[in-house]
Amino acid sequence: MRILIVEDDAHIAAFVLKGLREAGYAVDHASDGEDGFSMALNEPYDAAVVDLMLPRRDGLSLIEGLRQRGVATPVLILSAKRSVDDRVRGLQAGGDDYLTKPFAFAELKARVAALLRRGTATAQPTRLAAGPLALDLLTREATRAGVPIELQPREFGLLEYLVRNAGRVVSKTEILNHLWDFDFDPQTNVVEVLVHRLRQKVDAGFEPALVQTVRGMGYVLRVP
Amino acid sequence: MRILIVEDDAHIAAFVLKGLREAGYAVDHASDGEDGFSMALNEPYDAAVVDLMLPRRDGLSLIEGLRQRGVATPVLILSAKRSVDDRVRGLQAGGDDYLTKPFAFAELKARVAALLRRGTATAQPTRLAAGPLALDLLTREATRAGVPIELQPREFGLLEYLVRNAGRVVSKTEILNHLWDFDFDPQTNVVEVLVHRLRQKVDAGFEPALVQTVRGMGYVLRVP
DNA sequence: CCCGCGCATTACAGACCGGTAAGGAAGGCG
DNA sequence: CGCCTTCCTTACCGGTCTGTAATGCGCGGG
Repeated sequence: MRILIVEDDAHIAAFVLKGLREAGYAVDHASDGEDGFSMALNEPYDAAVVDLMLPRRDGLSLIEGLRQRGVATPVLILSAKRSVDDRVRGLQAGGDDYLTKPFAFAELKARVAALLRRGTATAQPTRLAAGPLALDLLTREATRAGVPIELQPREFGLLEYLVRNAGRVVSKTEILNHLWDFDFDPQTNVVEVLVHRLRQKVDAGFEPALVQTVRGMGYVLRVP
Repeated sequence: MRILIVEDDAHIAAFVLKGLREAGYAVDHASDGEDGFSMALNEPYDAAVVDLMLPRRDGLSLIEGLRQRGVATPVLILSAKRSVDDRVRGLQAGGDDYLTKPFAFAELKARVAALLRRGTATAQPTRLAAGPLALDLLTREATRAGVPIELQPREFGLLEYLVRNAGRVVSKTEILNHLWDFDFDPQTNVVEVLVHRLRQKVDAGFEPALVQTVRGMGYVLRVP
């Protein structure tokens, strides 16, 4: 769990950093709004604690900028401004919670935990995509360039595995280990047959062929 | 957007209801903890506002119960208890936010909006639960009281449907419409056979039986 | 250029899934 | 108490899925 703290007051920052680290989180610190913004933009934080009054770029603008760019990291606003208007503004800007200074560390910790819980509870992606391919893991439907493709369970499993490892060569042994529970029957050509069946459905009538053979190595899903 | 208010104080409830309705939400109201619990369990609310001191079942227990059953609806706790300990407890129980009375309605609205924003940005739930049953929609695995249950695709589909409608009687026609694409062959006993197969796996060797018959009506998943 | 290995392709067969049908139990009503 | 309706249970069977095996093709090295 990675958390970003954006706070210019050195005392508060140190206090929060120490406490959250002791709680087992990996915590980074930015001491102005501009740094905080680029850090949040470039690293996949699971949550952020952001002060409002910051040098170089204020907290609200920072949050708005992140939201505009599609960064959904949950943000806890930490501010000395106590008025209802300020709180409402903070939440409207895209904050997920608002805590006023002074605060009890126990409460900060609990609120951060609540944000993390919510953020990760639903984090597993339910749809996968690679190039023209799209998989819906819930309905087990697959499409290429929008065209539905009918896949059997095993075929879907293989395609999912290839999509998850798109661009990387996966060996037949890896496929065997992943799709069949054990490492099972080493002398059989199930994988080759399965790949063939998948190609019939995924690459037939499309350009270019996505499922490619790497002789002596395995297979790759090569996305344009 | 559907919101549930669980609040026993009639004045506060009316005030919040009115305000949120004017803000464009569909709002339901429960005036004690037990009602609130079953409503939250059986209807797909997008958020809930829950008081802590409630008749019949207190708010913390309500929230814990929901979380235990896999209901992830974001909850804003609304309470007169202001202490840090109370707030921490509320969040630890599974609350997503904590607002103390008295409060400004503008802030409540902004916090509810923040919860909704976060709740809907994240995808559809990937796990379902009802009583001792838990379903993983991604892996299509099911467990009862932690024990894995092997289900065929059709059986899983039926159980999912029952879990989503736990506590409500679903007719055979509904099941037919939902599991088979069309309204299909009206004179066949597929549903009965399927129910039987599901029971063999879900209720065999467990107490009590969850899948119950309502003669002339259909079936219910009755959770303890 | 030819041979061998790796992979592709095809055919086949067993297992499994799921729908049909028929007979039996159980509940409800007169 | 008996009949009728509703549902349960079981057996069967056709289709689909998936692994096995045999054959064919092509790349790459010697």
